[in-house]
Amino acid sequence: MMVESASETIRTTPSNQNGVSSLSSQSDGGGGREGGSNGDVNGEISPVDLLHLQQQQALQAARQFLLQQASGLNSPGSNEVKQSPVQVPVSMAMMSPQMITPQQMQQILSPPQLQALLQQQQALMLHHEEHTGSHPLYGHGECKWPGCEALCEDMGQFIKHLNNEHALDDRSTAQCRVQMQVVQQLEIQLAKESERLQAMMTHLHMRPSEPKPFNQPLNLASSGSLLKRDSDAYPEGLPHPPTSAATPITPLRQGPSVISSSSLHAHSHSHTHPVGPIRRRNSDKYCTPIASELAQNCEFYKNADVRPPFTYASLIRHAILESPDRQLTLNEIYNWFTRKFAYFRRNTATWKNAVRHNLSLHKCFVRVENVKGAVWTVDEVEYQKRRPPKMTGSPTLVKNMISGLGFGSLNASYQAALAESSLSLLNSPSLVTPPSAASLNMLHVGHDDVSSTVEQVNSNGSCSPTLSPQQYSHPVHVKEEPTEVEEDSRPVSLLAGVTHSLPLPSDERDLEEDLPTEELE
DNA sequence: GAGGTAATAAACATAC
DNA sequence: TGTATGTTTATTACCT
Repeated sequence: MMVESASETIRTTPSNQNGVSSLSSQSDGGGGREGGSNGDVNGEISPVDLLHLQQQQALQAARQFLLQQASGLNSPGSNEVKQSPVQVPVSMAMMSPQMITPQQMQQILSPPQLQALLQQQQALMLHHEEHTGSHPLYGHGECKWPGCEALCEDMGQFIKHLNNEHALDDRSTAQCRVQMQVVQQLEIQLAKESERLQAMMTHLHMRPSEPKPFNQPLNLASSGSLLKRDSDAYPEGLPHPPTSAATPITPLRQGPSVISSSSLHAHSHSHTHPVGPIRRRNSDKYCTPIASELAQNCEFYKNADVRPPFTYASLIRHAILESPDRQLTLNEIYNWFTRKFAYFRRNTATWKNAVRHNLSLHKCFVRVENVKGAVWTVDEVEYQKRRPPKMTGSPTLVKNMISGLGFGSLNASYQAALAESSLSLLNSPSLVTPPSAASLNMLHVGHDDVSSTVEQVNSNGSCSPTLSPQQYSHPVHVKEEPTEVEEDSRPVSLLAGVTHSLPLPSDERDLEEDLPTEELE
């Protein structure tokens, strides 16, 4: 099992979002035929790099072509123009890549021009890369032409193959157009993500003088843990932008933002522990808001063989709470797992056993007999109680955990989201009270309860801290699971009190993870 | 290193 | 008898 888990750790590295993975596989430089999910684990050029390169080449060629056309108009006596309408100096390839878009290129160029462009680019590529022994359409003995993957032993054979199979014809032209469309979509997506990133960074880069109640109570800013990690490398104190537009490689390796966290986490372990099961501990737990993560990457998890960065318990709970009646049979839980996660469509014996094990082990899961037979429900109080009791209010612990939240890690976007959520919560007059030593001392009472109330706040769509966690569980007849009074006797009012007095981001995971399940889809 | 938590595996019991 | 379901124990790994 260990070996299998290790291999899964590698596979956990997601490829890409929004259907890019399939594209990446076409130009995969080293990820084999599994959708390019392996990325550049060994420092190879990633598929995105190759794609980017191809994109740049196409753009450059188009620019060259257009410029050539223009120069031809302006300088009819130019020798180069006379030689060929599409032959251009290679030095022009250094032009700014933003001068023309693939869309513009398609609009501007007629099919014959596109063919000419293709021919020109091919000639250029053959000429400059035959010497270097490399070609963006050739890698690992395969032709990387979209949809080809023909095996070529060497560059010469590849060149021959390229000339024979991908000669200038309608098909190649059409494929080129498709590739342009792909690039165009990627650019649109990149622009959107860049804009979002910019907004997030702008938000996070608020000056200390600006109102930011999120930081004040715990003095997080002074601890420096929230941002310091990356401020070393990024002098402005901004979190390292993992999905920066300047680093197109990142999305491929990263995939869903939270996955990135866990993947990175797993990778970090895999460096030292090449084999072994994926163990998801606090760094994962506190970094993975399950509701928002699933909401954002629902399709990704459905299709990608990526292990979700959540515990079985949290997944089971989410499945149950997501159901209309907030109760599921074991089989329905199974179905939810397989429906939501491609990862759970295999190794069924393993994870199903784990599901059953978790259902039985955790008191938060209550077996109930109803008309459907045996169903499982969630006892929210128990669920909150079972959370790690390590948060004792120690500034060091708090700092470390918040530091572990990853403002320096790849899931910075989620930290921003968490911060936003915290801010909106804290900005609610009904919830915010001035922090006090007493309130801080109450941290140990139940940081999870904070999230519990947060969840209720969100689930109601309004800031109503009076809803008790118990209300998450349906009033059903419990056949088994006698209550342990000494453990269940924690007064709800105390929980609410903690929440009120602790605008604490200590459990942002819960804050997000416990978002109303309605947000899931 | 201790203690807690989670993942995994497995044995066993029970019901259908 | 086989399968699904449920419980329990043990081991291992990670984290604080």
